[in-house]
Amino acid sequence: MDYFKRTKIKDILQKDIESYQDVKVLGWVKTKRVSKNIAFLELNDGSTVKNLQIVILNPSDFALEEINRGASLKIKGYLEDVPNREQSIEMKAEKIDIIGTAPDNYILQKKEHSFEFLREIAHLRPRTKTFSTVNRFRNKISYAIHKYYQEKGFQYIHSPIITASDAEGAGEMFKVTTLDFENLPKNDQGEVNYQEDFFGEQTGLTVSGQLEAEVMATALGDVYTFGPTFRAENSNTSRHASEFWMIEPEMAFCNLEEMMDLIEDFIKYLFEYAIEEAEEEMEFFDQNIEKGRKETLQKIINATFARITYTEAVNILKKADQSFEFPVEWGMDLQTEHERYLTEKHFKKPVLVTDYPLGIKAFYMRANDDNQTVAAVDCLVPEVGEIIGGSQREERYDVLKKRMEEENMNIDKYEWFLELRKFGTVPHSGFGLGFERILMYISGIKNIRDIIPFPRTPGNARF
RNA sequence: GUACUCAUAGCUCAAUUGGCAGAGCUUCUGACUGUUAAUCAGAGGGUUAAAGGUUCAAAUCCUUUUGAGUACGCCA
Repeated sequence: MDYFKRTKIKDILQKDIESYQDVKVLGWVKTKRVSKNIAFLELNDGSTVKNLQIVILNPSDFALEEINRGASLKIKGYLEDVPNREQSIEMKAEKIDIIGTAPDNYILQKKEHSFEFLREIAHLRPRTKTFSTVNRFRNKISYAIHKYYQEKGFQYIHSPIITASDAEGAGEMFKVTTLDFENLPKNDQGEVNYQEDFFGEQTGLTVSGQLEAEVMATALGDVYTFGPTFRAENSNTSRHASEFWMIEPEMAFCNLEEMMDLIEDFIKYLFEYAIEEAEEEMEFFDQNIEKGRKETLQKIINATFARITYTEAVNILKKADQSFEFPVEWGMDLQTEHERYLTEKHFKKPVLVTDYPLGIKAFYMRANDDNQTVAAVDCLVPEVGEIIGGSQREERYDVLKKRMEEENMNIDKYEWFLELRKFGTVPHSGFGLGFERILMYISGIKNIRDIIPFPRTPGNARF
């Protein structure tokens, strides 16, 4: 079989090969340079951003006019070291099979395209250098996430995609239903009767796997989820997507302070992994996306994250020698401009802000002794903003129930969640890390639509 | 959802502010070359996003629609 006998271009370029003779490669043509007595092709197979140069010493023997940029080829030949050229190894072609031709209206040109244009051709953009690099990078960091938690003894759990519980405060849900919109069943009050729906109640796509992660943490100890998350918010920003991937660790017997140590360690681990294990990708980002990205990451690895309370943050902002569009008052949520000031101007590094006012945070966050604040933490980073939101959870049955009643929640629906606090309750903590946001931060890519292969944003679900 | 900005050749952009729609790249043809975003010469390519209005004259001004970008809100 050709598939298993071919050699990956990455291995060839690293000279990780058994023989220089009878080598077979499969890939796509990036450029073609033809003259009477010699021709060159550059072939890419997705294993690396680099191309393999194919040398054709007798161009008239090959149907080169049919081989255009974008065509897929199978090439047999032998390899040769070429010490004094741009590439150190290249392939002399002996046999070329055209698997698929590419007409001359192939839209990807041999030049730079704008990110906005490439978003409109999401089916072809993975073939560009930037996006193939982004996707290889995404793969490597996904692996790093599993590696980190597995090595720490966390268990990977699968929280449901379809859920009846709205993790309050996390955002609007997409509805999941099999009801006939043209003929909705109504109850006596004239409202839609969800009892007749598929699940017998109103359901939606998950906005967070946290509640289920808490269930699993109270059985398995340390767990994490890593999966898609959906928010139906009409958000139009460079850092929001309607479908994104989130990592949610949940740890039994863990308090806020201990979790913050994990957050800092985890983020630094990912940075180090990127620099060491995704060398090619980081080099590409450093050269083509943001100069100095690697150095910035290295500085953060060596730095200690700032840790302040919300109250301290408010005091810093009040003393700031800068005017803000929105006022800073204790009890109000921090605005993006405030967060940016803290992380970009004041500390110039990631900041962990804790102990937010009770009134602006979700019901499940543990109330502090002052009864004014909760044991919450947000991790802010320059440029991207909030990449982590987490908290120690309220483990006291009565306190949680009272809080839920105050928020007019349907206690019956969350009885199972409350029962975790009834039987062998433990202090526990967890957080959510936006996968795309950490990828953006490490790579320097400025728009979330360019770090996920098929972005879903309001008005856009093509491809 | 709100505010602002933008939409001109396949792509990236000009058009001296209301006065003959143009360049580079891509593509095609030819020449030449161990080339490497090859090079050189030539050719092709347009309902200026759509609809309407003002004007002797609109890519340019006005209205509406559509799409995009940025900022904000919501959050990860």
